[in-house]
Amino acid sequence: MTPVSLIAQAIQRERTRAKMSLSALASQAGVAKSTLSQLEGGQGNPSLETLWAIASALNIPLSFLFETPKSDFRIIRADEEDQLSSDLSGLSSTLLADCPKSCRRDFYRVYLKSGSVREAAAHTQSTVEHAFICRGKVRLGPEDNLQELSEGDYFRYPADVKHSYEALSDKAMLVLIMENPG
Amino acid sequence: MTPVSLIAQAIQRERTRAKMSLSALASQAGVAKSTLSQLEGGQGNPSLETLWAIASALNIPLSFLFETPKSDFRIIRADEEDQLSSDLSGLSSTLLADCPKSCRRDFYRVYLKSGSVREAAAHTQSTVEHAFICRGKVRLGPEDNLQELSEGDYFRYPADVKHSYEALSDKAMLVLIMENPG
DNA sequence: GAATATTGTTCTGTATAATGAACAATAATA
DNA sequence: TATTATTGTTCATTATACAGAACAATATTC
Repeated sequence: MTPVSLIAQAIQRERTRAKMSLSALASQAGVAKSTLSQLEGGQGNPSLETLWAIASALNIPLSFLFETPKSDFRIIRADEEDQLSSDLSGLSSTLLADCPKSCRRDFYRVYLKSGSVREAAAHTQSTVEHAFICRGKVRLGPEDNLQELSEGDYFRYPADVKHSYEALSDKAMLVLIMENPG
Repeated sequence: MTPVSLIAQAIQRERTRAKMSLSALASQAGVAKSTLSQLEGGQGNPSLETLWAIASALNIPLSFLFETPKSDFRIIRADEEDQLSSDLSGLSSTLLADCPKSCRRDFYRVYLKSGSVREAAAHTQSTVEHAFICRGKVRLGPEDNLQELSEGDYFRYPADVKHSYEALSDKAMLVLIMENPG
């Protein structure tokens, strides 16, 4: 999948979502219709300013044009994390994971529906995923270590192998943290 | 702040993080040194393929180059439209927060019972907390910006001032991420 | 010490992205 | 119906991002 075709899909998706015509978006963004047309056609190689103008006209951050559901998983081996808990009046909290010195952790809210298995391909070295189940039952993890998890469960696993997500209940909601070490 | 200067900073930041020289990155990415040099100097207007090549050589997703200085406050409601949804697979996910350059992020699972307000003193300078509500209703945040949140809601707020947590329902469960700048 | 890489910068030719007009095709007027 | 916008596409020309070489300024080697 070439980056240009990804952008092409993204722009078209966001434009239709915003219910704008190609011409309208072009004039709003201040770029030529032809430019936008070719772009959505998957041709060319847009410049940063062009992309910026389009994203601004769509009223979305530029990064939205680069987020594809499937390509965002990365991998490493995870070490065990210390687990501490503190008990307080009316509040009890458990440390799920403390952060290694310089790593990137992006948060996702994920909804799953039963009946389908979501496969995620392996990504680069040094990525770990953290999953926290908020609602429902879920089976997830790397192929060789699938775990069944219930509400409140926390699971941390290396993602340098293919892994998958599957809802075991009707609907499931979880927080997924993707971690890339520095 | 022009998009080019933002990219300039981002590339330079990521390159030093990866401990690569400008020349090394250029050859690794397959772009001319001059191109990269001008880019980091804040001049020019890079094309998508150029950015893609650089991001690949740095082994990071493209969106990392577009981290815009964001405000500390952000709420994403549970019913807001998913941006990264892929309807086919029965999975839909929403990016709640991407990670700034080098910060520490620790995860806590928190249970709250109604009837008590948990006051938290100010943390160290520029600490930010992310709260994701898994179950129940909660009122939380800094004194001057308390928010009522329901299941699936996400709230980010500065925690270097006094802040509090209170369950509005019988029981509440949430994921709390404490973020300390590197 | 001299010799040799390697650093990042500043040039010029060339490839190409962006433009704007002309275009056919559909939708919206009267 | 004819008329008038508006749709998205395909060409020209122009502007410019890219590559590559030459460059000075450090590092690194012998």
